[in-house]
Amino acid sequence: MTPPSPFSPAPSDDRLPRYHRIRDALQSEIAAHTWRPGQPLPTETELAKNHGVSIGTVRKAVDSLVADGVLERFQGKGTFIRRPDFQSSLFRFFRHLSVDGTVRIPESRILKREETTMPAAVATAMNCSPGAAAIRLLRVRSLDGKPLLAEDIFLPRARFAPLLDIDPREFGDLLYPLYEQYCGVIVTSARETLSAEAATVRHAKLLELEPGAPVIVIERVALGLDRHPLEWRQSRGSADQFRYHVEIR
Amino acid sequence: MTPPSPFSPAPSDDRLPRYHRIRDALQSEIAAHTWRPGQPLPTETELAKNHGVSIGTVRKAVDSLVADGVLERFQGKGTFIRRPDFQSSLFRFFRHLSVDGTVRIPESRILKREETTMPAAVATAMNCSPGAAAIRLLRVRSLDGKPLLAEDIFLPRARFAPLLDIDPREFGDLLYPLYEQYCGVIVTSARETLSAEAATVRHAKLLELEPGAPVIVIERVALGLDRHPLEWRQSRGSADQFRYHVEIR
DNA sequence: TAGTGGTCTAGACCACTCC
DNA sequence: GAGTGGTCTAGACCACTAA
Repeated sequence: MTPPSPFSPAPSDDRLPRYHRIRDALQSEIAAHTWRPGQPLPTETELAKNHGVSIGTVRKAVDSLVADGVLERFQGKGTFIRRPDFQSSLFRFFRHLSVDGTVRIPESRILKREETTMPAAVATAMNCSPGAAAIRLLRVRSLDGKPLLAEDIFLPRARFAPLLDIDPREFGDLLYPLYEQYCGVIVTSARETLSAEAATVRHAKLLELEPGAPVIVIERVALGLDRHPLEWRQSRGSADQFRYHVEIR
Repeated sequence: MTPPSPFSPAPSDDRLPRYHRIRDALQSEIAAHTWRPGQPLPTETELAKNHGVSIGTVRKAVDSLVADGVLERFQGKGTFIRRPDFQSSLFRFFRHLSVDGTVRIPESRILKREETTMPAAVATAMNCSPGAAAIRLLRVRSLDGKPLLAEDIFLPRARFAPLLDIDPREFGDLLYPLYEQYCGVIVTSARETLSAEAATVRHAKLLELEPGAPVIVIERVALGLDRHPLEWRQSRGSADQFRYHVEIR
């Protein structure tokens, strides 16, 4: 079995509509970093010429990428790769972290990085085979020295191997920019399931709580552009002061 | 101040692009129940003729309504009003209610219906003036006789006055279909904020828990087609067995 | 076979940005 | 003023549905 590479151009079926094939083509160019964020894509007229279609067809392709949050258009300026802002998208759920309303990114400390295999439950959630090679990260995120979240993260080894070559102390406070930079992997959406439990001794220690104190568990499967699972993550934090905000539909 | 009627045609600014004005026009016709769910809208060619635009412009208007889940298109058949399925959209968050994975709608019992005014906190969330006329509902939702959720609901009186004429015992188990039927109001999206607290004596009694037991609080602002707040709701349930699932982005 | 939506063209003019 | 995306036209042909 060949491991899927994020850089291999999508084979884009010829039977697909043209605008769809153009979308796929643009998407692989984006994944290959043909255009850097901040630089504009070729103009729509140019793209139309390059792909041998009319401008309306190119617009439809770009429309769908804009709808998915991959591109941004500005009238009179151009079309740009969207800098995913982790503040507003996946991150705003932790607004509770800031009492004054400002968004603060908690410091991150990797406690452990190991090569292991996918546990059955994780494999099911990620739609991969149980026992597949995996990278596991354990980390604690804190604000002003106070631990807020204890996280247990599983990544498929095939896609995330480059992470094994970096010192975990240099991972920084956010993982998704790291994934993008070193593994060419972009997280665009996620599924989350919240539940509550009493803190185990281990988690109580990590979070500096009493064992048995109420804890919120957030289980997240992060998805890429193609809606395929990239990361499985379980975060635990004190139920006290907990706030989780979400827009539906 | 004239109370906004859900049936008054939107004034649709002339400076707006045509496809946007057509979208607005279609939307008010839908709100006025011009077409019943299950019956097709006029064909795109017809709509184009009616509005004096080309077919591409009509398509753009319909596109956006389809994207918002208001319409459904079927090639070769036509375009239809989408029957909102409360099971899958706003309701799936309560999947935890079903142990076996099947979706079950809890029974609903209205404990109280009163005419009151919007408390300051609710008014802020709903973007209306504090002290505005309101209808308040208190209800308990249970499964197999066991209380699961205690709910406190505020509705703007202007839009929901028809509810005052119905016996609360005949409200049924779901409110959103009721809103649609009696008030011509369609809930299409929502904002939710989750938090945790210890059960008060009152809530403990309603939920048959010990006072002080951990409770999850879900605060929801439900929005209509035009993204304006329609309903404010606070639901409380035992943190035990709690599961909340959501897709992000 | 007739009618529907799905895709696509090859332009046009407008609104906006930047120089 | 030159160049960008935003809107719009007036058609065309294709894929699918239903009688």
